[in-house]
Amino acid sequence: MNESTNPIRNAGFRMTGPRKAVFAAITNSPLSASEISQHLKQNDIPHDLATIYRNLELLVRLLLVSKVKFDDNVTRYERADMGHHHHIICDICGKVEDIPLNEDTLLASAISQTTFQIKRHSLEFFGLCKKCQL
Amino acid sequence: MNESTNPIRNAGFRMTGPRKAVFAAITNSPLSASEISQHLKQNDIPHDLATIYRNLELLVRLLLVSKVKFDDNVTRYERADMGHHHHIICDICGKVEDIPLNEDTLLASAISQTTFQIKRHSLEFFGLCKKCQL
DNA sequence: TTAGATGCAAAAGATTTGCATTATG
DNA sequence: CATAATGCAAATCTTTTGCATCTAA
Repeated sequence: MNESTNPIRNAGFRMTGPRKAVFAAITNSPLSASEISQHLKQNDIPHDLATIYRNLELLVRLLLVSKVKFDDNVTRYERADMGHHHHIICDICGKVEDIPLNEDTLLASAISQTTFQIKRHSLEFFGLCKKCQL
Repeated sequence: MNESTNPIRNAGFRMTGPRKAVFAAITNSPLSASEISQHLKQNDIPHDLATIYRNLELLVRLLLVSKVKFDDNVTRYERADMGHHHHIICDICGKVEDIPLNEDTLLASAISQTTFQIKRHSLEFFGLCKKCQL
């Protein structure tokens, strides 16, 4: 990733070590700030939770990272370049998978049912993954 | 609500003042524990947040109340007897409306796309209500 | 050089828990 | 009367913020 294509630098922000580490830790599976912290710790990368939060917020603003909310009251973060999609989360082991859906019909229906101007939506499924189905 | 039809007593739990107050405060629009606390305070009903949380948890277990999660990291609660439905929340004023949707097609699609056994899902819309659209 | 970024500590907000006390059934 | 439920305080967990210090550009 050279300078001219680096979206963080392009947006006028500095490319620092912690920032790079946070961005690099983001995957296409949703991770909480604390999970990112643990990941950095395991790789002996010194870091600070507050800095992680501040950088996640920046990356979200730059549309490089997306926030994801599951059933618990924890914000998770994943790469934004996979586009809008949904997840299914195992109630027992917590395994997360993406689930592809054509939601055009549903969205059209929603739009016709409300006077709101719909900006976004969140749709998550919960259940049991293959392994946890006894 | 006489004794024989009271689902809380029927389930073997005591009908106490605080419990009754929490149940009575639940509406068909999602409220947070803290909003319920404020509501009780406005009606000069002495109460305790911990007791509210404990009773909400009980009511959810008894399927009298449902948990609802929006974008923030706050759990909200609403009457469960309205069945499964979805909400649309205004980004500006926080107004909440229910939105009726036929999700059969979407669910069938989801089931066919995953090896998970789907137990439930959550679908919420966000946008601008009529008043907040400038 | 200098404003943006970080680290650390403290604060804030939501939720949970321990425990002595109260009150329902 | 027995124990479920409450009230209060303290603890936990996630996230945010203030501020002095550091560093990328």
